[in-house]
Amino acid sequence: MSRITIKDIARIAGVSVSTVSLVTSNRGYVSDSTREKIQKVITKHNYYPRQSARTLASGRTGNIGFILSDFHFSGSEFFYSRVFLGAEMEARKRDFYILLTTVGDSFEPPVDVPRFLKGRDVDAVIIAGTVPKELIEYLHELQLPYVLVDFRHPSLKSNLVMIENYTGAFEAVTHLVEYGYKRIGFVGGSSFHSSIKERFRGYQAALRASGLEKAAEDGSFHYLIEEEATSQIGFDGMIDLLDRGSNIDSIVCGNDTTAFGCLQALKLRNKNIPEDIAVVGFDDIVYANETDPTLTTVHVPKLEMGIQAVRLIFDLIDHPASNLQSRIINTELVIRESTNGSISESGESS
Amino acid sequence: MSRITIKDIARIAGVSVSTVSLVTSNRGYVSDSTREKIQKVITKHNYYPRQSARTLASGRTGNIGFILSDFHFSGSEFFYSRVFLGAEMEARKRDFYILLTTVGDSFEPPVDVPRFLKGRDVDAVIIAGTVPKELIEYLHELQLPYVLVDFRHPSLKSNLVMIENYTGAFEAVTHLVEYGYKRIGFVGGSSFHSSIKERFRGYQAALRASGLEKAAEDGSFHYLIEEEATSQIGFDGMIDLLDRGSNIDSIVCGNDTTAFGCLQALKLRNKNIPEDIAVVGFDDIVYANETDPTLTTVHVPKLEMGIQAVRLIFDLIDHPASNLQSRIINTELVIRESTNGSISESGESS
DNA sequence: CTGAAAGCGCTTACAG
DNA sequence: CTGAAAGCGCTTACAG
Repeated sequence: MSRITIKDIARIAGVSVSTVSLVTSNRGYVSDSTREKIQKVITKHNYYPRQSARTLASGRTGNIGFILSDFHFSGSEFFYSRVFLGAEMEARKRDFYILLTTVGDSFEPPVDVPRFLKGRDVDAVIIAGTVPKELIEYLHELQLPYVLVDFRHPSLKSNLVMIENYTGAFEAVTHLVEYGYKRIGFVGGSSFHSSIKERFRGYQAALRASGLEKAAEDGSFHYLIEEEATSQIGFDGMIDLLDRGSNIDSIVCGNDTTAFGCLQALKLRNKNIPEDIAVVGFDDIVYANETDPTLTTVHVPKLEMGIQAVRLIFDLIDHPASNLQSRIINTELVIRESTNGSISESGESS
Repeated sequence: MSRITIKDIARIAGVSVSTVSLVTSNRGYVSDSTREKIQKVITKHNYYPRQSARTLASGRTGNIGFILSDFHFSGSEFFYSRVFLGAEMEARKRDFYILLTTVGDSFEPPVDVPRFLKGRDVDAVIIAGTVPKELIEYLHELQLPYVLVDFRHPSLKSNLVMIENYTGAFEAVTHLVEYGYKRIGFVGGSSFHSSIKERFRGYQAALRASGLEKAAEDGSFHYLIEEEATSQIGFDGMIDLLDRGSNIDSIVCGNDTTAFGCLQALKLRNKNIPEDIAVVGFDDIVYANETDPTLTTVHVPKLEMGIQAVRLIFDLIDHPASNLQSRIINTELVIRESTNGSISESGESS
């Protein structure tokens, strides 16, 4: 019982193979009556074209590559797996598959080249988060459409889907200022990641805008380290800031994971949150609403990032000559207990 | 600049296309000298066969489908995304791609059939976690090799990768008994999920084995609900058990997410953990080590589950006639603060 | 151990 | 608007 092919459909419908192809691929002109007749046969026999044959004949694969660093996938899965989910949902609308792969810290062709690039098994590539810049350069030279999500190469012009990191952090600080906090610190890991950098800049700008130059400029308010943004860093950073005597009354964190470490450190030191020290995260991953106290944070619509990345990819595929694009995803401050003691406790989960 | 093909390699190496194919696919007999000569040309020109051509010619796709419920992917991503990662790592070893897709709560062919099944774009399928049983039945009829991970169809015989749910829960209870707890409750959502059911059975068996029949049999010690295992369920269940006056001194939870809800409820009711009530989770997701107190739980090696699933798939592909297999993954109890007050607080993260 | 040739199931100019 | 035919880049019996 071999599977039904386009030939069978053509024979049964009494038309040529070419015409069936025109119908299944939804291109070219086919009379309504012919189209209908063919469509009926296709539905009846549950025909579905083989992707491999299409790819071989057309040169288009119908696949999008999705590259993530090992760390992001196994560590920060809470963030990027949702970006991936959004991408997957959007890709499905046009019958594209997403091929996921991870890359390590270093990138040396040809060994580290993702297999779907070697085999040219994708029409375009999405890169999410931090990756070695050599990989981006490699992609660039490949002439394959690609978009960077939540990351940028310092010198290369690329299609981008970015978060309003600057504005998000700005609003976080403004919120603290409105609540009367004045000695606002910053803890962040992985400051080589462009997003964290932007957040720090937004933080500084907001402080200056509020006349709090001291916190903005004084290094004793900041703990920045060139490592992945783990909760360990938040813990270490918080302890460090407390011990350095900058006497902060609140803290903005590079992301939620870092903020979790801050919460732990504050509990260890018997600080009340938010009375002694208020805490703000960034990302709004699921667990931000499960900590004790729950975490005020900057919400990032992760699904939307994946969706926009795929839409941008489709744009590039459909219009190869189009200009570079940047799509900026808005953030939204979510106020919870870690900055607002008056929010009543509840068992609600997201 | 069109890409290099097998023909080019053959021409340059001075051999036939067939021989090159024998080398790239690593099958059949080729003399060492010929093989070496061809390999050199391949390396020099960075040749990599096109998957689509291979698939079309051979009938093998080199892809494995991975099906996950929408809920599991977007909600319990902490668990199954690691299973996926393990599968991806293992698949890569044999140059297979994994095509991920999600399915909803209901399954009605042909609309809900994953596209990679319609298009026969996969050689085998992994199903992780709960899915509609109609989907499993559909796969069964398709004659496509498949393995179920952490789930089973009530009546269908399938290849399985399962967790030691029963034993894991048994050990969790035994641990509590050893620490002197006697009135041990159970909170679990989604008891239609076979894993949670097994855990409950292991819990009951351990109680009986310890002479604690009362807790095992008495419904006032249990909160079981036919819903997805969210933290909300843990919260509601804990409150319910406290109010029902079964006077429990400890609780075993269907999974970690549920346990997080229990922790919240206990805090709301000003119970000390573990002095008043000890809490044990199941799964050991990353955040089990970030809660306050950190969560004692049954560690499940998630990467290993994905790896074993793919190895089982390869077995099925290589030996189509092989018998059904079940691979059982061992668990390990991880003792943290929620059952052991003496563990010192620290900022360590996993 | 190696080569010639058919064939996998589509798409795509090109005619008509 | 529709059809005949070439061709995409491999694998696979089949000979030798």
